[in-house]
Amino acid sequence: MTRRLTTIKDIAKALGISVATVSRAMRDTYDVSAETRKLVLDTATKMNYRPNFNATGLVKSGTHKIAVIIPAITNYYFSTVITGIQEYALEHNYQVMLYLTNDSAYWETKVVRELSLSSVDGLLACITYETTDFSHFEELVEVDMPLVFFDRVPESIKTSAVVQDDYTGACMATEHLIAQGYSKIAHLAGPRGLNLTQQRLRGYLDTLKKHNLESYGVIHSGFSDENGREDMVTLFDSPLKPDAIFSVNDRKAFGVILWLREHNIRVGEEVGVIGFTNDPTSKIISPSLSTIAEPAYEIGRKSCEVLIRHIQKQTYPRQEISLPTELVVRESTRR
Amino acid sequence: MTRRLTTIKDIAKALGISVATVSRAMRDTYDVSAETRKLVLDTATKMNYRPNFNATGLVKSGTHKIAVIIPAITNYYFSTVITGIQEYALEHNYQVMLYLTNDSAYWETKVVRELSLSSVDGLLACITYETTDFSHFEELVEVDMPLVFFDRVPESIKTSAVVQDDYTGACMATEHLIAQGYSKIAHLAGPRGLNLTQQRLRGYLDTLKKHNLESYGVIHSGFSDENGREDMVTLFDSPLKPDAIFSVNDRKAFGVILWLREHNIRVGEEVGVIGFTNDPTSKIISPSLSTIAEPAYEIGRKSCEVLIRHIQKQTYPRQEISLPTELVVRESTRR
DNA sequence: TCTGGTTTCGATAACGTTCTCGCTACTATT
DNA sequence: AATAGTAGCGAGAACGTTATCGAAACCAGA
Repeated sequence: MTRRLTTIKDIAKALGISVATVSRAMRDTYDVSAETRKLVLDTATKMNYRPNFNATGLVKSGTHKIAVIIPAITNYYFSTVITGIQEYALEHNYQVMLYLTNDSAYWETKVVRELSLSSVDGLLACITYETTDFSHFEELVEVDMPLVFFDRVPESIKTSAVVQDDYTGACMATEHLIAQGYSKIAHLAGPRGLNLTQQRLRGYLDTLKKHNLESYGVIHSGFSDENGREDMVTLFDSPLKPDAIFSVNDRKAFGVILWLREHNIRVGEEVGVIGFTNDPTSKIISPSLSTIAEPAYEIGRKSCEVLIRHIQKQTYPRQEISLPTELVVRESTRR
Repeated sequence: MTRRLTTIKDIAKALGISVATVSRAMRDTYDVSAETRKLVLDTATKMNYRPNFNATGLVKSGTHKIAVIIPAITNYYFSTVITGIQEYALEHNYQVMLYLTNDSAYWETKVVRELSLSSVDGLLACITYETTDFSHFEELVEVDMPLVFFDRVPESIKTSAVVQDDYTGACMATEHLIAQGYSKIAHLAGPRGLNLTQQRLRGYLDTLKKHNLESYGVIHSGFSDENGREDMVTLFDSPLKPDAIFSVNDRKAFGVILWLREHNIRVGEEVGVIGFTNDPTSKIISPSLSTIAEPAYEIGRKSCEVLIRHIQKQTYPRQEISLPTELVVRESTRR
């Protein structure tokens, strides 16, 4: 009825030795003879022994678990980041606990607050675009819980962070549009307050200024393709119609392309479109979408690496890592 | 230096009562007066107390954690299933540990074998398409570890399973093609051995037979769009060219559509294409892809529900649940 | 033979909870 | 007034592991 697992005690009893010896034999070989060690290991596998992490965690106050808190995983970027996190974690014998906030600040605070501090060694977080109050995270740093943010990072709270180079990426996108001969460029920005929307907006504006160009509109909204469509309506409702769109991300750019197609406006020739992410769908959509490729997988691995270093050494200094992006030219910016 | 969390003992000392009373006050109100209970709860929040799951897990041999083992999360179906799992789990106070196998049987066995049995209450698994030896899962059922499979289930091992109705879905897809006037239908199947490729293949073949039609080819390969392209090459290399393609999934169908477009074959009019999944990209690709919609989110929720029932009642009978699919007609099957 | 130093092991106390008793004090019943 | 019952609480064991300390056994050197 109740699952009865073999414990270290059972092995000790079976071999007629003490639990202490078994425990020692299990991990490092010091203080235990080679033969008893082998004996213990053999009977352990024979009895199908699995260590009880609750017990080890209790005494060594360190579970080998990290929590990942992320708005969603149903898009290319996030799911790829998680994949990177997961792989690095598993390679280093850490296990990943997944928490989805669904971009709701309520759920985020709830999850973080209820998270049993004793059940994870550290936290990897990407905030929702609603979050403005970060006290739930601040409580964590107060008790010295290792915490690193990725992609979306709150500026007020001083911990390590791993992001892509949003500013330079935005500059590259805008430069590319200008180089292709577009001059009336609008920007579909992300939700206000997010570091990444600010950086990408700044890159866009700075590049325009550098070339003495005026902005043809900046609209803040969400990340979905539906948001892209909606923004196009308001954008093309004005007398000053842009001849190019720089979208804060690919999904929104998909909406832009679909809208343009529906209105028989030739994408590329008449209106150029560039996104940000390099979602696989950008190759599939027609015309294919030019974009700024984000190193999502590497961001996952790197942020996990930084977190584990923080866990293993309290003195590991705070990191602010920015990974390079890359321009990918496709049909949507070809005249 | 070492994170020192407030324990139940600290609260007891602060209030001058015993740990037992604090422990009781923490959970249910029985055997403790309302006022002490309130007192305990207040000082608990005041001292920022968080329960130590290692300790509770140790004594009650039950962590509130479930493990999810899945080939990947970088596609619509899997990421949506995980979302469903995650939401149901969180609603019922269970936490999710994520393990990615990357469709490698080696990693799958490794992960399952190294999984500390004591650190999770149950397992939710979707096998890789490589897995043929299921002994690592059988070892789990031997020690009565609750285990339920979803989507891809091994037939040899008798546990609960939650899937979409692959057979009926394939019938619907084939019926639809026939109703649209296509008669030379080929099937791009999934990897051999997987239950879902068998079911979808069987649905396709049975429906053809029902209408006295011949198969215009069945090719087994992987799930990617690249696989779809490759299969089209071999398919159109033969003298018997099909006029419709039923793909085992959407991603592969995307490859088919791209290939057809590149070869100037009009999708829909000349060659009909239907997929399986209802990936959001199927709306974005042009022409848009007809498909069989899978209830991915519900599969996640349902399989999690079944697992938790198994965890909470050992006598809960084995379930084999099959959720309905739905035909979604778009441009790729319109003549 | 005695001393001192290894090597190998065992007893036992932790870790933070929950659980099983049992004890007190109060209330209700006769 | 005596007894039974109950509400509220505390003492201590248990969960499976690691860490600390010390004991035995052996060996070498004197």
